[in-house]
Amino acid sequence: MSNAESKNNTYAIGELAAEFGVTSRALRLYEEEGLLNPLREGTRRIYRERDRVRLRLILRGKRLGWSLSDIRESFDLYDSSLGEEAQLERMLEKLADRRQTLQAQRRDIDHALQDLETIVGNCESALAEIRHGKRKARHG
Amino acid sequence: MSNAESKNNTYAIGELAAEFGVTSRALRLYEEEGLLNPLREGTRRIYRERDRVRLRLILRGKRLGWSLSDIRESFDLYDSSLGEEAQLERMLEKLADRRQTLQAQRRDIDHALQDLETIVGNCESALAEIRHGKRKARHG
DNA sequence: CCTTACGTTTACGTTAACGTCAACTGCCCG
DNA sequence: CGGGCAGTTGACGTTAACGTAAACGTAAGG
Repeated sequence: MSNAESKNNTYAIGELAAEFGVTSRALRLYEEEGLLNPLREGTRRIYRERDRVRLRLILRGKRLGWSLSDIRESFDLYDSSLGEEAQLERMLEKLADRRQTLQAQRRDIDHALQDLETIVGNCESALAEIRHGKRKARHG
Repeated sequence: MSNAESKNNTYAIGELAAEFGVTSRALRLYEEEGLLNPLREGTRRIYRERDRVRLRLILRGKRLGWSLSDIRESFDLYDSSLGEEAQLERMLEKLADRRQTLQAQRRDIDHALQDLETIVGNCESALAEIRHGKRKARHG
């Protein structure tokens, strides 16, 4: 009753590539690297929702500056959230590391945004002076 | 009275590299790319506070996945926050773009952190069950 | 049947960001 | 004065993440 409801759409390589603004070459590379696992119809690749989700995650990872192997590692973490005690503990450590990294990255972003706002401020006041006819320009 | 107070420290290439955990090679590269401008004492590079600040910014940029030319562009923005009207307007546009990018990146990070917390949750409850002696394991 | 479009594998080319190595210099120290 | 250490330039090597091109298969359409 509750299964078989998931979208049954499939995509050719070109379609998926176009949709996400990447090339087919990239999709094949991601597959070689173990990041995507499309079905095959003869020799052709058939991508499904699962692959779309993964691709979205891949691109998010790239926007955050991760390497493909970083991304694969994150998939591995996600996929194998089961295991034995020792393995689960190791995983929790890795997850904690990632959290640290992400939080540090967010702090970096916030600082970058602060710097940026400062520049915007300078820029805008310089513009204002110019447009104001330079009434108060040069030692006002 | 208020000048000449800025730290007058200088650093050799090896010192600065060690302090920031990079190699001398990297510092020379950053210089070639126009990101650093150390003084010269004969042939030797003399780095000052200004260079330290820049290096810090370079490394922050790298943590955010920026390329060296992205970083240089950001320096250019910072350096030339003066100019004529047209140039100031172009700069404001670029700054707006950067802000968009940074904000998008922050959203990506937040999503990644959410995903991560979900995995941590799964992981911890799996661990809890194991440690609980599997009392409720297998169709409890 | 021929073309066109899209797909396949294989393989070599390219760019960024360094690493590594060679050959040389200047300087301090015992 | 002979090392030894840190610095210099120059050049080539390396890795990741694709781009690009060759040579081929296949299904649709006029």
